[in-house]
Amino acid sequence: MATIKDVAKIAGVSPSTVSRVVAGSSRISNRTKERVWRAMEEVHYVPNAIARSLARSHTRTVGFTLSRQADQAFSNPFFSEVLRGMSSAAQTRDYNILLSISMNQEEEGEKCLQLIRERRVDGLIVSTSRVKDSLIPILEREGTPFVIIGRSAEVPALSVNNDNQQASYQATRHLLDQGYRNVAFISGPEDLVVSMDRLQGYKQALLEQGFPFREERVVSADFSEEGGFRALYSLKERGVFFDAVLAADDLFALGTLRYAKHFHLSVPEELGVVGFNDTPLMTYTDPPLTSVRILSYELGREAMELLMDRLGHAGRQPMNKEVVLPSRLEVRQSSLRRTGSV
Amino acid sequence: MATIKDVAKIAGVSPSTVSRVVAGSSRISNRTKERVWRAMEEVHYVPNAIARSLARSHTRTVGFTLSRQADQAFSNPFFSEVLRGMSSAAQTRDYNILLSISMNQEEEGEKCLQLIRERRVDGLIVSTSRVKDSLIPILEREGTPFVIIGRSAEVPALSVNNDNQQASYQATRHLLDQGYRNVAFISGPEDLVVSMDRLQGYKQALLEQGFPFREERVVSADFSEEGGFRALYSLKERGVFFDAVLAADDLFALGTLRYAKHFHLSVPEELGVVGFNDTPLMTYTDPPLTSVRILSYELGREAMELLMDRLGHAGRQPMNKEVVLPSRLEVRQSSLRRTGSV
DNA sequence: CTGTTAGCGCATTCAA
DNA sequence: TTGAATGCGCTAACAG
Repeated sequence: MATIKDVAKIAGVSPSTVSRVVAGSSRISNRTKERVWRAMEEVHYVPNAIARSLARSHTRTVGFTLSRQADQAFSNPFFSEVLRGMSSAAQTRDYNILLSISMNQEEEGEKCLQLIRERRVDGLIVSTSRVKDSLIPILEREGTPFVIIGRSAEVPALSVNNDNQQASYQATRHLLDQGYRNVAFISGPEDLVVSMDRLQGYKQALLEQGFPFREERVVSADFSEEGGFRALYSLKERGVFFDAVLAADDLFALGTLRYAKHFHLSVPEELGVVGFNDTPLMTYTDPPLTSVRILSYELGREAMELLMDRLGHAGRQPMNKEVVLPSRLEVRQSSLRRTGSV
Repeated sequence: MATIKDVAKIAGVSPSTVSRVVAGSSRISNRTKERVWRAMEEVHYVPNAIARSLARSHTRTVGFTLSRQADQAFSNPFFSEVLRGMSSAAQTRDYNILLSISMNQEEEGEKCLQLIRERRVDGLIVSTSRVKDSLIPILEREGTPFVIIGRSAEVPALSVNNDNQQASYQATRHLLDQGYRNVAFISGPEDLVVSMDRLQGYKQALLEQGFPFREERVVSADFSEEGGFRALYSLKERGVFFDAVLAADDLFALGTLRYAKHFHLSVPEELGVVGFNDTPLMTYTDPPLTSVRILSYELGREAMELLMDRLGHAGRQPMNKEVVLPSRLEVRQSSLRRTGSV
């Protein structure tokens, strides 16, 4: 591998001059610029990113950590899309992504700190947004530039989130508009901020439309089809009636569909179903599933942009921007009740 | 951030001594070891990975590149699982993963070269296995340590693959055993090695069982549900009869199911269906889909192991191991014809 | 067992 | 506009 010295020798200049033309310094005569370019070509010179990182004391790489357990993670392509978005944004500004997938929150936290302390990355994108997240305060204290995908329930911080409450509100209203009067809500794990927010929207819609909010119609489960099925089953056992289900994840919706089939309930006539995430494959359920479409790709892209912006302003105060991305209800058959009026 | 010098000063030793105890050198007196440990604690010393990389001239990070267009990519969790496997293996040996997702093959190639030439990574894991892949020879020529997920059709190289041909063979035999006599094959894009292999297995099974291989029963399509549907539709239009479909991807199988419904063909009675990948959500199709289960997680893990092994033996000859992982046919209802015997 | 010295490849300050 | 010198933080060869 050719180094800056080799180029310097060939071009007949000093290494620092080469460094300058590589950096695009303006105070270099065109003649030597030319000579250096030529020499660089000749030896196929490519700057060593590691050496550069050491000298400049930043790496131009961003860490993205993820713990799997807690998330619906890879049953739906959410994080894949987030990654795509991140990668795409990174490309445009010549940043790199260091990825780490852990088994649990704890490992993830350790990995974050390691990446930062070893100075492997300039900043982090994290996706842990539990209600009492232990990681966020630590990162804050260490002065680490980071952005959250989701949002922090406690400390203000840079974050990119989808409007869970609003989305949930819309979805619930949609069910109400379709004439369903007893909407059950299958929530994800309760300590997730996202669960809180979605519950909130559900509640708001009910109240605002003059319907009572009943605790007993809310069940929380771990993200899985089975979890969804069981949630409803437990409702039934407890004698709680419902004619529609708002599922905080498409997997729950899938479980709901199975539940309906199991008990010979016709969807959407006897049971309306709305899911969350609009997982691509879900278009092919029977009947096609109404679901809240999340802009996962954009979530990743925005998060990366935000972080890169933040990294650009090394000296200044850390900003506390919270960007919220809209989601949209994709209405399909599972929630379209053919009411009398039609 | 504390450096090795700070530690040295506090411990009253030279920087190189500190470096040695960090590296776990044996030829250090326990007494100074103790002193150094203590000093490290005191200032919360963490070695700077960048400086270390520069000095040792390797980074302990592996690049993983991916171009999306060509792959079924994120409609199924294949690559997510691969990533998990890679990450898990990397953790155990303290390696890191640099991720890059490109829009197309060309960009991916450039990114690979960039990562290597900038010396950001020690090696690469690539997932492009087209029949005439332009990237592989280049990496080979540059002397880059790399492993392929899939396999190289031309040059021998380190690779981890699933036994596509065998899997396809089994799947076809299964359909034959169930009494289907006219098995159509929906293949992925023809320039993919994986397509070749799966076609081969299909062919082999037919021939071996004494059935003719008919070109006209093979259609190739881009990975999508629609592609699958259209493929069969075109078969029908051309007057090609089939009573079973081997789909080289679950998305095709999904399209097949829609096709069956559209033309009122009962599955599995009038049309047997087998897919590839065993996408989790596919368990919930109606009827549940028989599919070839791919060990994606293990694929990623093995690839990473292989590469790390390769990187360990810097001096020696590059190995040319090709590990093949077994897959298993998950038989469900979509291919279980209730034949007379039952 | 430990310290000294000399890099790793590049950026940057200070002179010229 | 350019070069020389110094440092980024750590490793490793060579002495002792």
